[in-house]
Amino acid sequence: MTSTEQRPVWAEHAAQALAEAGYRRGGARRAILELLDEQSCALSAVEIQEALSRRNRDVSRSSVYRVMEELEEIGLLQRVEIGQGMVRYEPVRSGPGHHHHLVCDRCGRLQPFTDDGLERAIRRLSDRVPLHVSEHEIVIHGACETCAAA
Amino acid sequence: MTSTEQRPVWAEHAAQALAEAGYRRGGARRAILELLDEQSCALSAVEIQEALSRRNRDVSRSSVYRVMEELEEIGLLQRVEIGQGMVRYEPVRSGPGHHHHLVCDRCGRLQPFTDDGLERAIRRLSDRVPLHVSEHEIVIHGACETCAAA
DNA sequence: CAAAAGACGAGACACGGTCTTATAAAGGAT
DNA sequence: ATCCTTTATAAGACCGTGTCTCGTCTTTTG
Repeated sequence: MTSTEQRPVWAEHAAQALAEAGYRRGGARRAILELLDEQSCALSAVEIQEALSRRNRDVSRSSVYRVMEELEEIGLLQRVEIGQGMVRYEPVRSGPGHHHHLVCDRCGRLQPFTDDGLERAIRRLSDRVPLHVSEHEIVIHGACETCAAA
Repeated sequence: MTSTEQRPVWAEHAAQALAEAGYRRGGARRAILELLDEQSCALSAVEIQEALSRRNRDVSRSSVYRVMEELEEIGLLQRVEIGQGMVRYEPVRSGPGHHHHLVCDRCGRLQPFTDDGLERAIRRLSDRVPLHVSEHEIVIHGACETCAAA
């Protein structure tokens, strides 16, 4: 149930949303936006910095974190906590696009998934539980096919 | 479905399990065991160190982490990642006692819960998904009753 | 009680992330 | 176009959590 692809549009869409939110344009942000748009898998702050550095478009650490914050604020980016204090970020491409993640504990690979049964279970749970549920982000750990084979 | 209470026994039980696993006795471990047994809510490494320090039973950072590792190894302790890179530890009191956690994002309070519907959904999911699932620990975020009221 | 093995503490180190500050660039007004 | 104000960026100091090392102290065992 992978959602509709509209890869090359996100960066533009994001830039526009940013502008509407009152942000000015800037090189670092632009570069980060483009990078995120290309990559389909979620990246960590460090990975983003390194990837850009490799294409001679160095960006400071502060910029990465600042831009991540801005993008998350406007809802263009989703933080995914993959455990051990590691955090990755991925573009939110189409509308809400609610989904969860599978993390391979060996290679660190991240794959999205959606599951109606799971959502239903959580919705039911939310009503019954002594907590005003704001959000849920489920991360399931294991070994991906490649790693499990090896 | 809160499991049977046997609070003051855990430390003893743990000490015995540790001994059977070939560990020697030592002051730091003893102190940590007792502290964990008293507290009902999960504690972070820092909180453990501070709590012990307050009762003039200083313990080194290394010891805290080492003991946590040992206890988790034997299955007497469960790591709970509550987000933002924060980790807390809680005693596993009775048998397997599989459960998940609700985290209040305002006060940090942690409450355990179990849900059969959720477990079923995850089991079904595990079969269908391209990942050899090793474990799952679900953390649901929100505001607890006290905080939501305020 | 002595030797060996393990537990402990102190502190150096690693790493992800935050904060500060000076500089550079963008947008608006003229 | 140019000046001026405001925001974005880079560099690097700083912080917190967790890891590693190593010397010392304690428990166990013979």
